[in-house]
Parts: sequence; structure tokens; C-alpha cells
Amino acid sequence: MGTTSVAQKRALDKVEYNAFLAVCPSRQLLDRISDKWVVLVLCALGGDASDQDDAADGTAGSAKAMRYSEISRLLAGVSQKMLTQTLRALERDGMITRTVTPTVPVTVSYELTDLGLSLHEMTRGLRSWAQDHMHQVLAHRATYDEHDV
Amino acid sequence: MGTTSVAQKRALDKVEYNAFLAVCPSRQLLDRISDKWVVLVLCALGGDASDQDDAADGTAGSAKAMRYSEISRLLAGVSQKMLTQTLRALERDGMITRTVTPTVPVTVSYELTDLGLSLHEMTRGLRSWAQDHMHQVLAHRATYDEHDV
DNA sequence: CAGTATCCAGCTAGATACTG
DNA sequence: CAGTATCTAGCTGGATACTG
Repeated sequence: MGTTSVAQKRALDKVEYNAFLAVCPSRQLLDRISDKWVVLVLCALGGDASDQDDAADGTAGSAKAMRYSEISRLLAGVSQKMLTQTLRALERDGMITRTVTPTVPVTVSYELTDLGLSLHEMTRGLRSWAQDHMHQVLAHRATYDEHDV
Repeated sequence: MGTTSVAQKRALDKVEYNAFLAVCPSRQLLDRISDKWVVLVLCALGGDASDQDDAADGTAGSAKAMRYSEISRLLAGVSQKMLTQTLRALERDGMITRTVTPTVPVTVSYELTDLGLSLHEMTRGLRSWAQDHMHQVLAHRATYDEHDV
């Protein structure tokens, strides 16, 4: 010891940098919506439920309450674990409400909050960008991949 | 065999669903930008380079060319592997250009393309939403976590 | 300088089985 | 119906070492 090695300085930088990233609101948001199922659940509850990709009409769709099994059926590929996990996360973040009705077999319904709706609206921006530019990206990829197989 | 089991139908649904997701432009976009380093590289090349989080001025910043080592230094936490991987992916997608100058030790510089700039602009929408709403989310989390430790 | 190559630890998604 | 619990296989990111 004695000499402060460059490696040590580097390591410190990383820790600081990671700490910075951890509190960065944009990153937190990104970490949430990058989750495959989060966006899909949002879409399911947000109204653009049909399995058609776009339609692109401005109608935000009516945010409707859905039961666990309904969502599960709509998002055919989701596992129970992932669905529950996603719903819990969204509930925790105040994006959706979870309502338990003690009927004979319990009934649980989920609904978007204003905050959730707001997030859902925001994802429209993403979708619209994607629809406008993704073909360019795909074209670039094709060209790039052609060069050296 | 003989009876088409429900499980089989289910499995088929999943395959179809996954196939649908695979071609969905929004998902493709999300898969790209959900990558931690993609956004950071975009920001680095886009101009909002300072380690300050916001500033929130409308100045999109000048897209400037940067060398590999510059980016590496700016994004303190990135490993060479990840940086190279990210840069390659962005180049493949036509977001950035890679220019090799055969000087004594080779010099490689990266720069945003119009497409990349467009994507970078779009992420501003995300950042702005994050800054407007993330505190609400955080508050919700705190309340949620309080209930049952 | 700007990578490439390799190996490995850790996290995560999914399958499966069980329950109030 | 709406979950919870458990186990594991696979992917991903990081550390490390080497190169034109």
C-alpha cells in the first residue's frame, strides 16, 4: 500500500458512477418500462387490447378494470409468476390499483390509476417513434449484416 | 396422443404470441433502449455529457464526434466489452457512424447520425416524464413498503 | 489506442407443483 | 380463482488477459 493505484481510482469511479445511475430518475423509469411485461400489462389495461399491433388512432382507449385471469388470457405468453410479479411492481409504483372482492371464489381486478394512465400515454410516444423509424433501423441492419456474413 | 390437450393449445398460443412480439416494432425499440449503455452512449455523443443529471434546458446539444477512449472515460462504469458491444449495435442500427483514421496508433471516432439524433431526442420525452413523475412513483413505493415490512 | 477472446458468477425467467 | 413456493437452465454482464 502507499501508492494509490490507478486501478483503485478506477474502481472508485465506477462505484460513484453506479451510485449516480441508481438515483437517476430516467434510469429508474427505463428499468421499469424496459420490462417486457410491464408495457404489455399497461397496454392491456389501457385499452389497446386487441392483438393487432397498431390501428394508430388517437383514441387512448378506455382504461378498464380487468381480472387476473383476463389479463393472463390476453397476454398469452406470460407465466403466472411474471404476471403476478409485474402486477405487484406496478401496484407498488402506484400505476395500478388492486381490488379484491371476497366473492365465493375470490375476484381480483386491476385498474390503471391516473399515474399509470399517464405512463401509458407516454409509451405512445415510443410506439409512434418505433413505427416511424424502425424500418430504417431494420434496413441498416440488413445492409450491415450483408457486408461480412 | 389423440386428444389435443389444453396444454398443447397453450403452448401454441405462447409460440404465436412470442412470434408476434418478436416483430412488434415497439418491442424492438424497447429492447434496444432498455439497454443501460445504449442510452448513456447516446447521451454522451448527443452532447448532454456532464455528469449532472438534468439542466433541462431545451438545448439539444451539439452532436460531437468522440473517440473510443473519450466515451470510455466519460462513462466511467462501462467495461470495454459492453462499450464495444453497444457501439457495434448502434452502428449496426445506423444510429452512429464509426470512422477509423489510420494514424500511428489507430484513431476511431464515433458520431451520431440523424437517426441516432432522432432517437436521442425521443429519449428526452422519457427523461422529462421521469423528472415530472418519478417522485410520485417513489412516494407510492415508500407508502406501499411501509404497510407490511 | 481500440479493440478481441475467454471464462465465470449472478440474476432472472420459466416450468412445475401446491394452496386459501 | 388467484395466487405462492421452489428449482433450474440460460442469458448477460463483468473481470481478465491478450493483440494489430
